[in-house]
Amino acid sequence: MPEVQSSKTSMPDWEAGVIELFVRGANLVGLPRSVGEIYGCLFCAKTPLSFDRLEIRLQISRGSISQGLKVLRQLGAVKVQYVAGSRKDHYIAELSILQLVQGFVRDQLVPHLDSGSVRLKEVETLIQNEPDASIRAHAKQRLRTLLSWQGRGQKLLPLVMTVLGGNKLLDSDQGSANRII
Amino acid sequence: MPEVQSSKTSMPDWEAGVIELFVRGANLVGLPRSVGEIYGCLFCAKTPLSFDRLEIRLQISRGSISQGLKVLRQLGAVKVQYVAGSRKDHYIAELSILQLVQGFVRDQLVPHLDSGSVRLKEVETLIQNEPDASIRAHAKQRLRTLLSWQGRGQKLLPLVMTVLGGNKLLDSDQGSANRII
DNA sequence: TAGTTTGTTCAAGAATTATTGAAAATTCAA
DNA sequence: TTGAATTTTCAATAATTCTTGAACAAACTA
Repeated sequence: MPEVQSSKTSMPDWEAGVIELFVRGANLVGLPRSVGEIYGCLFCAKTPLSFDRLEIRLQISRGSISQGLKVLRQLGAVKVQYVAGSRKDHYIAELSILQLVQGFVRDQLVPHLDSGSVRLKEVETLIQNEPDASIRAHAKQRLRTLLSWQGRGQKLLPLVMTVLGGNKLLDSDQGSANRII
Repeated sequence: MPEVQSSKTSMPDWEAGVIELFVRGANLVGLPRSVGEIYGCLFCAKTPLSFDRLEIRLQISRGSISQGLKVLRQLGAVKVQYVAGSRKDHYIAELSILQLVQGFVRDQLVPHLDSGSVRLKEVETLIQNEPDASIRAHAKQRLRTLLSWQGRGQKLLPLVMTVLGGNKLLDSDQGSANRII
């Protein structure tokens, strides 16, 4: 007897492999498996896929598809594409890594960093209330460390975007002008 | 009646605030709350803290402390420090952002990327089995996209490390030699 | 408008992950 | 050794997060 896993609408092995990669990737950035599956499926597809094609290919519930697509649209990881002669929405995967990372940074990272930034200012105030002067001095020192971390992060982000982006420049090394920005 | 939350071993507000920041940070990188709490507590401490001091300050179970410290030691985010006249281990927080990120990259990121890399090679093989030549060509195109993403990532990592690291170079802009590496 | 197709929402259940604490292991001192 | 102090392990429980699918809403068509 050969393989197991052969439901009606089975899927090429290479596609299952790619989807698995995206499931892991989703997991790595804190998104649910279903989101990875949907993106992976669209990534592999040769043509735009409709809602119900996704449901059939992936064998997951309508609810998951709907929510997953919502997240992916929001991130800019999928786009709706009009398909002539069909009332249904059809989706395609965004293939630009820059777009994908930008969406993630905008929706997941920046809000966290911003609220962290607010909290850090509050901590700064709270430290004033520390009665023990020696502990207060120590706390201020730690605060400086946190602020320096914040500064590093803020330097880093645009740099990352630049490297992921256009990228005519910076081929490897050699040439004298490995400038950034 | 003033505040609630005043158990015997209460904690300065600024420290609670800093710990909250680290709990969020832990969450962001996929680590449990308890790990963030422990690191945050050590980060704020003026002197090395023993196992049971952590237990008392944070009011979490021995099991969580033990496992949390294990993770943090493994990441290189805390160090054991010998304290004269005590049998207990004492811990201090690693304050170098470079060390912290390196630990994270080494323990969490690289293993994922490596196994992804292996999987990607397998996918490359599986694509050969695709019978339909036109789909096979399409699959190869997608594979190239994935490989290019991988390449970008590999370029990026050392760059990030450099920016987080030593950093005499690259003050802001201005000077003509904003070289990296 | 009535009926059909398409997509969303959300409460309940399933699955996963984190925490607890008692028991076991380890380490040191006498 | 024996016993006390310290830490780890791990099975049970708690908490959180994900998925499902039925009911609902929206949009079209005839």
